[in-house]
Amino acid sequence: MDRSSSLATSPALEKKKPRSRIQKLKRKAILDAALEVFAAEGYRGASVERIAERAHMSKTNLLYYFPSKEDVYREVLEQTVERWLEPFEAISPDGEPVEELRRYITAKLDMSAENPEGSRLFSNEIQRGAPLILDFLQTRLKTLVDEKCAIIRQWIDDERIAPIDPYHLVFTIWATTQHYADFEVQIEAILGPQAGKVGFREQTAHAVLSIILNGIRPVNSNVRGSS
Amino acid sequence: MDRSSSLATSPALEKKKPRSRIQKLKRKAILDAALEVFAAEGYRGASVERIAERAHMSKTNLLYYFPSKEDVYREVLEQTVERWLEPFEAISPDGEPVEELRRYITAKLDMSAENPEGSRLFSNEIQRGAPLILDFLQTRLKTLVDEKCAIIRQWIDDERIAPIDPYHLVFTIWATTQHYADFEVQIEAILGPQAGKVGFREQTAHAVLSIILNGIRPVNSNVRGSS
DNA sequence: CAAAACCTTGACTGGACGGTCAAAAGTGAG
DNA sequence: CTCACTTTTGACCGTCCAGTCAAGGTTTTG
Repeated sequence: MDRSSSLATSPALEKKKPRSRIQKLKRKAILDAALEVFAAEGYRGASVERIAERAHMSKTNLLYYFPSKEDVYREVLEQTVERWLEPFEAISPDGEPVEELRRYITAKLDMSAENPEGSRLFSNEIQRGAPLILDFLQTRLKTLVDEKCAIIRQWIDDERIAPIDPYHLVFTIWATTQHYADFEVQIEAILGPQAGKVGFREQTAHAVLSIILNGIRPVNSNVRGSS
Repeated sequence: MDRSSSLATSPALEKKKPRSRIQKLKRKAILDAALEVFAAEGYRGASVERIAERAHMSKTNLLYYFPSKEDVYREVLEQTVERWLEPFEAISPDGEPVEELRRYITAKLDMSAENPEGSRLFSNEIQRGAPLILDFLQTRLKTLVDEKCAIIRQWIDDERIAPIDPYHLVFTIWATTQHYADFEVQIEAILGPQAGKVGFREQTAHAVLSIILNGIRPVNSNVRGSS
């Protein structure tokens, strides 16, 4: 009842899940391999063969555990999204605004650094037009974002942060944090080898936090938008 | 000598270009169609057939004008990147820092709104590991970014903007501006139909500019990064 | 040990797709 | 009209790939 399917399209046939020990192991191996391959090659570019290879089994064997390529994809995407949402859900109306946002941004930057594949997988899905998670975006995600934006709105009304459209603030945070995973290649090309170095994550976090958190500080002398 | 190939890998065979009137027309039709299809489906997902269809010609006919799918892709990518760079190149050391950046950000946001396909095409290329433009990123783009970052560094030294790593500032700008094109589907899913409305672009620009420009204002009471 | 259930595999099918080819259709100069 | 040329087309090839199938191997369980 727990791991069922939050992105499910066909809630009809609930497959029973008396997963044997070996099934759990193999399914996990497949999902791990799938994440890497899908993230690197995209949905179309990834082949079942490649995933199977990376999971140390034959293609036929993989298809014994999952009915189709799309099913593998759906499940790995679902896991990723779930994990991605956690720190966002954790934003609390009771905390200190800047502190809450700092924690969220930091968490997302960490995730991008530690699990760039997940970020790229999601990114890819969206760029294809979100064929599998559009419904999820319009329902559960929208609700969640609305909820968190209401909190931010309240902070603004209380003059605890600058009056910036909460939705755009969220988008800005998503944009920057995702960027470091999705455009890793470009960043490395420009910064050279230093990009992988130890201090880099801290440096990145510092810069991003400086810009965004400074950008929402409650100030009197506010920068006006163009018009 | 002009439209040759800035991303070229094989500078060897320079094809002569006494393009007839009809050739120019057809090639343009193909490139326009290709941009749309590649942006929507990705390189692997796009088929020559689909591109030809959208350009109102047969697949064979398309392949008469371009030797291969990759050649079409390369050319459309090249055009896109070229266009993308212009406003960045325009950043001048002589202008007022905040004004220069405002202009750049605004220009990029406009491009994202008017030509999201270009943004998605580029994004897709990077996420595949930049197979065709890695070299370009490491050479020409890197040089250009280094150059512009030196300008920003100077602004910082002159205390005209806050001391934020120029590279990360550039990445943040790229991230946010690209986001509105690349994640359009997600944004629309969350904001509902209002996302397409008239005021939306201005609203977006205002919010993004507020955050980033405020974030780099030269202030005494600076927000410190986590550590 | 033996039957049943579960797991694994190689060979195969059908469809999509990039690209070739040779021949037809159009175009224009003399 | 004729000849050389460019453009357009349908038929075709080889390859890749998701998914099926039937048969054999391995575990589990009584």
